[in-house]
Amino acid sequence: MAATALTTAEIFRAIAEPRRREIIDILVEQNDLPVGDLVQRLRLPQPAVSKHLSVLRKVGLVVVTKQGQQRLYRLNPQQLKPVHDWIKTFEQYWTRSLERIKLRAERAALERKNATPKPSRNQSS
Amino acid sequence: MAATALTTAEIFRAIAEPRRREIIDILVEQNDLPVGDLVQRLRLPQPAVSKHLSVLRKVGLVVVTKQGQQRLYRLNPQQLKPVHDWIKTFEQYWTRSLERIKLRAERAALERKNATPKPSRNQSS
DNA sequence: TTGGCATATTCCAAAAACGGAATATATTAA
DNA sequence: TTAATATATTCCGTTTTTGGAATATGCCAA
Repeated sequence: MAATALTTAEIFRAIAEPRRREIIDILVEQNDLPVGDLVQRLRLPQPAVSKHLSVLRKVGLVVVTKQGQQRLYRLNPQQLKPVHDWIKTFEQYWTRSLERIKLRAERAALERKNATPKPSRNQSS
Repeated sequence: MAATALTTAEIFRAIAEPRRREIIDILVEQNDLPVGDLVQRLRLPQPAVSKHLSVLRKVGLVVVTKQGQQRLYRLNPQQLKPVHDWIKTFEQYWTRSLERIKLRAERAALERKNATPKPSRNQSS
């Protein structure tokens, strides 16, 4: 569905920010942290942290619970699954040996060449 | 080193663009494609495709070889490894059963609570 | 050399992202 | 109620990104 695809794109954009990945890295090892702790550890002005948290919240990467006057942020890693699914496709390219990859690529190239002569088609018509 | 970290950030930004991920998806299943083929399959204006390819080229995600008047683009998946390494940390959260995760989280929370009473410290000084 | 095809680059305007400063909101304490 | 603390939001100026149109470059064929 389109909604899911859109969310996925937003997730990718959300984690494209180095600071936001830092926040995620902190939250994965220590959940339910108040904003103040993140401010301390990131050495960023509080509004900056809150803004990054806002982005992460909107795409569901973190969830908040109120505790007194502070807000505890918890990572919601499920939202990273689409990214993992996408990147997993390429795993083979560095887990397998270089020789295998080369062979595989060459074999594939050969098959392609034999199947279709590839007449350098561009926008025909 | 700083150079590597910078590149990693650039990789994340490069794949944040949906069209560029599409390009990568196409190239992973069929390597050494001329730009014209990508234009066809993406249904995008040629300059747009060339610009996206330029971004991917700059971060090393694709490499070009000249063949006559056309440029063949090939995916260089190695550059995706940092992304994979990062996302892999979270794999456990959806591969393991929900019960285990819950238990793990609760156990961790308990340990934390017992270890440090967490005196709601903010910027003290 | 000229013309045509494939691709890249530049220029431009619009949109989005970002940091910093100020301010608003919510909650607790006095 | 007032003050203080924790956090969120808004405003603003700057930079980055993006798409579209036009143009440039590179290469081949005639």
